Amino acid sequence: VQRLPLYLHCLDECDGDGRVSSSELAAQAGVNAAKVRKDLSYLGSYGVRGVGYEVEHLKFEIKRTLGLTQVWRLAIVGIGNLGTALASYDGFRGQGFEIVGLFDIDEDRIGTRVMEQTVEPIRNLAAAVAERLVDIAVIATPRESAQEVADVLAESGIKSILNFAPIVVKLPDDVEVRRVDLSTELQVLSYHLHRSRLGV
Amino acid sequence: VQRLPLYLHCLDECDGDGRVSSSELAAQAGVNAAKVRKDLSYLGSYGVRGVGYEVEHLKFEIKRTLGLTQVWRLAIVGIGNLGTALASYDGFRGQGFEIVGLFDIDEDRIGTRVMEQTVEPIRNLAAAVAERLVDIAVIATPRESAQEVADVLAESGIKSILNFAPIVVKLPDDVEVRRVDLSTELQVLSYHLHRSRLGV
DNA sequence: GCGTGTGAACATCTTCACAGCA
DNA sequence: TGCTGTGAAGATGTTCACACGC
Repeated sequence: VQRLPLYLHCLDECDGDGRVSSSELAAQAGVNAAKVRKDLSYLGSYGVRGVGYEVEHLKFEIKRTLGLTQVWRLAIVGIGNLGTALASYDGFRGQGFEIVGLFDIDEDRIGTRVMEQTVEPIRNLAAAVAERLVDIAVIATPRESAQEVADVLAESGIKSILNFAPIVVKLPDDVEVRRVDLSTELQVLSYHLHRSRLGV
Repeated sequence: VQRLPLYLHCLDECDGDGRVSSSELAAQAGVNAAKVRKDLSYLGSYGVRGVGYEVEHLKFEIKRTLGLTQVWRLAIVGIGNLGTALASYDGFRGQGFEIVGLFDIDEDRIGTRVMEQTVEPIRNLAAAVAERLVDIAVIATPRESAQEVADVLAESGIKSILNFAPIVVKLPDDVEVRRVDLSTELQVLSYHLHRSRLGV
């Protein structure tokens, strides 16, 4: 499931001739060919033996499985550098995501416009989530504010959160949280680098 | 290995009394207590039966295993919103990472100062990597430039890359790349949200 | 008694190998 | 012949359960 978005990306690149084989896709995605076939067979039997997969059809089926046939409504909380970067990220509209609200606590930032959206005070957050039917919230605040924001979000009924703050937020079990943490990634690189320098 | 950075974070929070049990840590990290013990037992036997782990000692051992007893030198390529966010990220110094270079291709950005560093033209990249002994490079460019930058980096002898651009960069096998992609994360959330709305 | 360390059971993920179909 | 779909084997990761030391 984690790899379907990856395949989707690769399919976007190689839609030249309208067809791909599992081994081509595997090479692009940097994984094993058998893995690709297993993954894709879960969606159903959309490959043709001896030929491969039809790119556009496969893309549609992956999108359907991922729930990307509908547009999900996003709110971003914390419009610092990171929040701005996320708001400016181009791969949203057209990928099935639409930003319907930007929130921050800093008076200086409230009212400024980022990507055709006006930054709103964080006290509007709960109401906006309900009114604008926000599906997914993105937390891009500093560590200190993250739990607080998460609590507000949970109370407003949000069920999906993408958390960029470097803490593990405590939330009810029915709220799905994904955590993206820069320092975790660096530390994993550090681990491997350390080991390879030691000659393992 | 992926979880050690997480434990490290949790230990930073709960260093009140100087001791933790595996179940406390597990609760904080949101994982199973047995998993914590297994993970920690790989580092060696640093727990005391009937008592728990000594926080400071455990932090040190985790850092040692992750290779954080030395300072790694970072270069960030692409100083847009994302690059700036990364450069401003506070958890670097004191966590074992030091930024020694910021690079961009945009003339308007070159020469500006971000966090006490001057942004340099990308043509300096190869030389700087060699001279300043850069250990890890962070790619925060748009999709189009990412592969090009990655090639330059590989040729300069970099062995660790953290890639935020939404493509799978092609590199020699001896270069370790970690990929962080926002749309992947959102699509995984989309998948689960989609399924839960269908009532699974 | 309490909490670690760890073998053994269990579950999941990955890879291999090959039958079957265009 | 070429490539998919898939059972079976193998590797890896997770959880249980309990012996052992404080």
